[in-house]
This record gives sequence, C-alpha cells and structure tokens, in this order.
Amino acid sequence: MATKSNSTAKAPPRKQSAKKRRTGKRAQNKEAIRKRIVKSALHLFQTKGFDTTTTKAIARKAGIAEGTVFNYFRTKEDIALSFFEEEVDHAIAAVRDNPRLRKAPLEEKLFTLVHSQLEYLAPYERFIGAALIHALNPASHLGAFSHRAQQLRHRYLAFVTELVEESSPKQQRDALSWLVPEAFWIYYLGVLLFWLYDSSKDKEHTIAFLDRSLHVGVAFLTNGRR
Amino acid sequence: MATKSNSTAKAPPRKQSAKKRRTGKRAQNKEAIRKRIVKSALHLFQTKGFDTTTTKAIARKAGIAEGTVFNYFRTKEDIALSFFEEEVDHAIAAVRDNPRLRKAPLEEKLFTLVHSQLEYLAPYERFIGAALIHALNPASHLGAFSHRAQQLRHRYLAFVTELVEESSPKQQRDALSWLVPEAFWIYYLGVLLFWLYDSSKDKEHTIAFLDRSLHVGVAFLTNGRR
DNA sequence: GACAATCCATGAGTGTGCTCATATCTTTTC
DNA sequence: GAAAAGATATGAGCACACTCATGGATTGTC
Repeated sequence: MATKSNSTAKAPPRKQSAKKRRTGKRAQNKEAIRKRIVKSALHLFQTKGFDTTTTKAIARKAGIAEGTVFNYFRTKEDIALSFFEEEVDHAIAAVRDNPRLRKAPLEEKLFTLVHSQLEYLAPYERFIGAALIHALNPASHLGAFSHRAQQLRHRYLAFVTELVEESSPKQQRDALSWLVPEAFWIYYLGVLLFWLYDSSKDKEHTIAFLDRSLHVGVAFLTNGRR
Repeated sequence: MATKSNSTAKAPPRKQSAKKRRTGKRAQNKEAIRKRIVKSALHLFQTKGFDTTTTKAIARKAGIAEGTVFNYFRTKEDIALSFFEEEVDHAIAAVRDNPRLRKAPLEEKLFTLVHSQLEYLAPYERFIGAALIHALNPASHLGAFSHRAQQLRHRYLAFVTELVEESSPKQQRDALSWLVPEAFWIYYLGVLLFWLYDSSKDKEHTIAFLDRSLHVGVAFLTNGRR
C-alpha cells in the first residue's frame, strides 16, 4: 500500500520560501473558521454563560460540524483561553509599545497594563463574571483551564517582574522578592472583582482605586526596603 | 390523588428529643454506605488517579448502584472534598485540643497545624499529587472543586488568622494584615509541594524546612512591624 | 400484626465533551 | 488535465458525570 515516490528521487521541493506565507483557499478558510469559532463561542459565553454553552451550539452558530471545533481547539476551555491569551498579549504590547512609558515610574506602567486589560475585557463583562468569578474565583482558581492557563499566568507575571526589576536595581532585591508576582496576582484578581462590581459611571471607582493602590503598593516596595 | 392525612389531626409527633440520635437500621446503613463510598473512592483515587476513576467504579467497589453515589454526594469532586474537610478538621482540632500549645509561641502552633495535616495526608500521597497538583496547582486553583472548597479554605484561613491575632495584640495590626492569610495559603501550598517531592527519609527535609521557615516568617511579622 | 407514611437504593436514561474512521475537498506532481 | 498525495470537515459514536421515576425496604401508628 501507499507507494511512496514511484519515480526516481524526491526532488527537494522549494516549499514556500518564507516561513508561513500560505494564502491558498485552504489557509484562508482555516483562518476564517478559527475566527468564527472564537467569535461564536465568545458571544454564547457572554449571553448564556460558559457552562450552559454546549460545543454543539458553538459549532452550529459557527456553521460547522461539532467535530470541527476540536480540530481547532483541544477543549472547550481552550476556546475561552485563546481569548485571554489575546487579552494579555494586547495589554503587554500596550505597555511595551508606548515610548512615553519608557522611563515612567513603575506605578504608571502597571496602571497602563491593568487599564489596558480592563478596556479589552469591557465588552465581555458578563462572560468574565460567569467564567472567571466562578471558575477563577475570589482568590484562587483557574478552574479546569489547566496548563496552558498556567503558561499564560506565567507569561503575564514574568512581564510584571520584568517591569519591577527594570525600575529597581537588582541589588536591592531580598529574600521576599519572590512574593511580588504572587502578591500582584492576588491584587490583579482583586481589581477584576472590584471592576466587575463597580457600578460607577465608566468604572470611575475602579480607575481611582487602581491609581491609588498602585501608588501605595509601589511606595511600600521601595520605601519598605531601602 | 395523594390523600393527605385521612384522619382527624396531625398529631405533633415528638420526633427525636435530641438533635440527631438516630440508631435505626436505616441510619446505620446510611452511615456505613457513606463510609464505604469515601473509602472506595479514596482507594481508587490513590491507585488510579482522580480523573481516571469513574463514578461507576467507585459504586462497584462500594457494592452499590451508581446512582446511589449521588444520593450521598452531589458531585465526584465532593467525595474528594469530604476527605479534605476531615483533614482540616483533624488538624485544627489537633492544635485546639493540645493544652501545651495554649501559651506557646505562634510558630509552634502553626508548626503543629501543618505537621498534623501532613501526617494525615501521608498515606494518600499519590492522590494528593494527582488531584491537588494538577487540580489545585502550584499557586492557585481549587479546580472544579468550587464553593464548598472555598468554605473549607475560608475555615482554614480563619483559624490561622485566629492564631495570629491570639499571639499579637490587635492594635498592632496595620493595613497589610489582610495579606497574612493569603500569604499563608501560598506558603501552605508551597509546603505541600515541597513535601510531595521530598524524598528524604520520613520527610525530614520538609520538617526542617517547616520549622525554619515558620521561625523566619513569624519573626518577620513581629519584627517588621513594631 | 396490619396498614400507612417515609425513606432511599436502583439502573436505565440523558446530555455532555470529545474521538475517530471516513468522505470530501485542496494542493502537488507528472 | 489527470491522478496521487495530503489536509480537514464530518457526524455517528463513546465514555463519562449526573438525573429521575420506580419499587422495595424501614419506620411509625393503631
């Protein structure tokens, strides 16, 4: 079976010179389907909640067969995760690509980071509430979202650590510096909760809280030690 | 249908004078079945892992029908949780009921607390590794174990807070005291991880680590502020 | 002891997330 | 262009956690 290369030699086929310049019908379709899945899923998560949204419904809304969903995402949670991955990447880029922040104080960078995240999440408040509060929860959890979720969390906290170290000479670090990312993680979840329950116009209270708490926190970091 | 009380009056039946003194055949059986379920589940979790243990297998091993499991526990996770509930209760009692600890220093109380937990968990190391490391995970999560799990975590941390306050006048608390339980939670998870990977005889390394880190931690708490 | 009321074990059934062999479509090769 | 090779959409099917109407057993009442 499977006559492999019936002719003389496997001519090394100059595939695609560049890395991933695929623009065939297939590649286009693939990209389109992937986007449709994420979009459909997000909409359903937002309107019906995460648990009550079935993969069948996601497929139906995206106009594909149920099995196809799993050609693109290993699990249902992965679909949600891909949204958070985009969100985190977006926020990190917002800080990195802002030249004005280059030599700004730490609290300003962190403010921009978290603020970008909230802005990005804003249209999906219900989804965040449904999926995160009950699957990520007050002070722990990422629910069933295991592994890839941790990589994401790690990527996020690594960036935060980077910002902190950039702002304070490495010599000043002491035995407690490992706590900073953990503390920031808890802090971030707290901000999210605050934001979700914030009914002030344009979430002003959250912004104010963010601003103030970051000043206090950074002050503690730099005053407390040296 | 359903002729409700065909006679004259519902004689207020003097139920059981005390709260729950049921010793009939039914109650005995119920207790026995509940214990069989937990025991069977625990054994399977330990030998096969949490995810790969089916509720059908648990029921079969306990000698009951599959549906019966769900007359006793709402979910599969709840079975595992009931084990951790017992574990936490046991450890709290071990500290509370030890008169020698009454006026011992804080680090000694915390040492006893955590040590009791480890002792209790020891026979189920594989299960802890399987269920906790991957469902409760390095620094967050309680996996799908939601709600009841949080109550448990809360109960545990409330006790820790109690111990801390007992050892230091309330006036000395400041704006950061809310962090103590959170930090202790992370610390506790860290200890668990350490313990799981500790291959020294009788987990000596863990004990040593516990002892030392608690001294340092408590010293930081009391020196750091005032 | 007999009847009624209550409890609760039962296991077939349900809907779920996910798998997999197959058919269909696209791309490559000649 | 035709045919082989490769990719991928498909949906019936699977195993699972969990539900529920049923009947049989236990308890309470006279």
